[in-house]
Amino acid sequence: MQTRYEPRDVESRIARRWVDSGINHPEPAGSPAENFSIAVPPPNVTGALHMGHALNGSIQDVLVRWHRMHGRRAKWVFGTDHAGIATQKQVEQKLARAGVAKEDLGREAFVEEVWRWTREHGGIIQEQFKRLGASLDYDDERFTLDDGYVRAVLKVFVDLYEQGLIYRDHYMVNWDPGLRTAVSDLEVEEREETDTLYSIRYSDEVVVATVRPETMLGDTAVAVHPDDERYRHLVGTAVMLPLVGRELPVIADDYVRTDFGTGNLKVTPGHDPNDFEIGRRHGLEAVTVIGEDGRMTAAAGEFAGLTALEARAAVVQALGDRVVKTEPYTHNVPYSHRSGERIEPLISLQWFMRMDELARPAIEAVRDGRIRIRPESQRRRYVEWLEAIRPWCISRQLWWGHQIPVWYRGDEVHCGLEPPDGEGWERDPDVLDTWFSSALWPFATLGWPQDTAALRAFHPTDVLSTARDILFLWVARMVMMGLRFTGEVPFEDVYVHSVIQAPDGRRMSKSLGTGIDPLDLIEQYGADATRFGLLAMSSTQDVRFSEEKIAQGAQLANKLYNASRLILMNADPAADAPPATVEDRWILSRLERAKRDAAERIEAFDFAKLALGLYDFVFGELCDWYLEIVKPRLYDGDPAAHATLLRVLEETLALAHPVIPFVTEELWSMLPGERGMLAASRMPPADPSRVDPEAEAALGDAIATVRALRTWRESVDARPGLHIRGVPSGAGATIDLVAQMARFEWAEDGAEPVAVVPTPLGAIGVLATDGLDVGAAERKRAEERDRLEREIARAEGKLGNEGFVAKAPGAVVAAERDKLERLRAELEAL
RNA sequence: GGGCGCGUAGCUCAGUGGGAGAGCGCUCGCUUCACACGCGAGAGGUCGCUGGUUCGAAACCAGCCGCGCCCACCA
Repeated sequence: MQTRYEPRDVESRIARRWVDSGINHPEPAGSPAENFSIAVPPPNVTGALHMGHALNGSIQDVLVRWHRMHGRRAKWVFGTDHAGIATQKQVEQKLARAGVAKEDLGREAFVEEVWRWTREHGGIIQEQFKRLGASLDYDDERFTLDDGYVRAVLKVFVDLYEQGLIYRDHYMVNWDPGLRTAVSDLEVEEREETDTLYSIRYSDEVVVATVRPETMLGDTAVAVHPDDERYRHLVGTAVMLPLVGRELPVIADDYVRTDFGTGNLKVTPGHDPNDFEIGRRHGLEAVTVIGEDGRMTAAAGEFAGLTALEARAAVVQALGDRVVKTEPYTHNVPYSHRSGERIEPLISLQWFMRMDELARPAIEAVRDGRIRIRPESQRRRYVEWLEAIRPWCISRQLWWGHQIPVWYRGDEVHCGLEPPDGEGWERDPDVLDTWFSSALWPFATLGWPQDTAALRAFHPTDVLSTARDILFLWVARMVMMGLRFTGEVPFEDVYVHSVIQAPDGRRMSKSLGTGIDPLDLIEQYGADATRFGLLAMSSTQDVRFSEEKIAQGAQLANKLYNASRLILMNADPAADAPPATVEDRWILSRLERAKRDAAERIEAFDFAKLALGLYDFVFGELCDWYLEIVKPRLYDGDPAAHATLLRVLEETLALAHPVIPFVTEELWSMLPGERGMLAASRMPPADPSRVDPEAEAALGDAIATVRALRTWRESVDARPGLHIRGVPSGAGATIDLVAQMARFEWAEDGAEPVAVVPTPLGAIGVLATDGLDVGAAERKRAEERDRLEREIARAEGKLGNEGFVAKAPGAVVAAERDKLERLRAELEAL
């Protein structure tokens, strides 16, 4: 057996065993209450595993493995998302490299091409999740464009249409001129930019200000505030729009601010969301001067055909001295999240979904605790967003996706799961926003709208784990759709995890070149280490990636491996004896606390403490102390030591398995006796009878004593191998293990100590020993006296403070008194 | 403009009312018969600043400085 754990040798073999064993694919039986289920946030079908997947995959896998090991049927639904815009864009780019436009192929051939592409790239992320150790149900994979899933999506559309929640309207939308499609409000990001603010004189009395002079070609009014004395006389009159020659009525509207610019607002209902609203209020015509291609339309007259930006310069030039002022102006500009293009607000015929009626029960479900969102800050975000929700533009001008189930013939409209009978019907060419179909994920993946066994067994799911960037896009919409169509919440806990940033604090992104590939980490450190590191980094707030944490995970795996080697190479598998010594009782008690801590941390979704707590137990208690203390008994064949070691090892492997499944599974297979896979085993139950405060106190003192003696040794430059003769001030159960660990030898009392070391177990006298420099010991004694005197003065000061004695809790004061006494005794001993 | 969060050791982060912590890095020592991805011992911190509450503040409150994120239709 090699002395170092090599994940590469182990992980692929173990991963295959798990998948082949069928444990990831539970029978659809039992009730959702007794089962445990999670629907994975579906990655894009052509995507590759990134840091977010790796972290969230680790989190979910911990939960799935934990609950499976507690005897629950655990189903982690696997699947991918067709990701309309993203996938279509990839294929368009591929075609463009071959000089082909999608229009050349036509819709049907293009969609077939996208299918080919998804089949080609679709299996990648599944293999990557397997490498991470994710125990997803790979045997029951879903895709948001599967036949069954499509039926669910169309049914939802038709039902909502019939219920009047989905409607078609000419309305101002966020138009992405790059992708040539509308996008929803959530797909728009604002960027701060400095542009030029132009003041343009429309008449002697009317001067308007705008950063987009080209839109003036579409002006249909000038507005002033109704209370603005300066312009009251103008209301009801008209001004002539320069360049165009259209008469603009001067209207009064509350929206106008009197303290901005001149207090005259140009109104362009066709190209500004605010102006659109004003236009609706006042019955103004909306003139579209910028088209869906981002170029000026025929309505722009002589400027037709120019891009909006070109038109801006041309309009400014044509206006000549009517431009009375230019000044730099910093404002927010909308950009498309998807393409990075500047959003062009324009009026378009689109499908919308009314959300207020759906939002109310979704708010209620969180308010009354049927859904718990943590952390609390995300719960608030969720509620506040839903309370202010607006209609959702659900149609996209794409080819890849769920085509809207609506057909037109003249003025006739047919919405249904099947095409209408008769000739001459034409189907709406648009597809649905990808998030429309994702919103059905937790139940559509289980077979809804059919009443399937899977749905009865696993819905509602238990946990939804995600990053906060899709809380609105996805999570809130799942709740709304779930409640509307299944009558149940789709999940009970929403855990919003941190975002792992690049080490320099920037966002991890491929385009910035700041991304770190989790597969590289798995390659270098192993999947266990990667999982451990990501979990240890995780938190409820953003954290910077630190490779050291991954390395820490590799050390834990290696440590467990070597500790297991020590035990398995020396312990008698047949040993069967109860704990015999204080250290046996101590390690069992500490293990019990580690088990309790782990359970609490899972319960609290505190994965960082879960991982680091395991590390602390394995290093700080099991290996650094128990294994070192027990070694002589291990080598001597002490049955109690052997039995305790095997018991502790077995339970530690089980406890650590959800976090570091590979190494624990591998070591489990080396334990004596016939046993199945650890992944399919039961978590050792809590055993409160093992908690032993006396043993913990005794070992706590012993450990502190060993440390004091070691520190003393270092301070006098004693050789590490030198066994120093000493005299303890008393005999306790731990005094011999103290000698062993500190390399002391207890001598008969009587000789005069050359030095005294104060410890929690009393003063320990040091006798003259060959190779020990007593002069150094003497200097050390003086330093120690200084330290004790300082601490005593501090404690005395505190206890001399009347306020402290009178107002602090009794236990705190008593503890301070005890400490003072102990310090005085130590000083006395010196 | 509104809201949320953060500022603790060189780095990444725990700690949220009673003696400043972890991992990594650094220094010194160790071929201790599981592990040098190891073992042992150390150095290193006016806990962003200023006030306040309290017997006691890194923690609670207020203000300020710095950083980040989210939401928002003001030309």
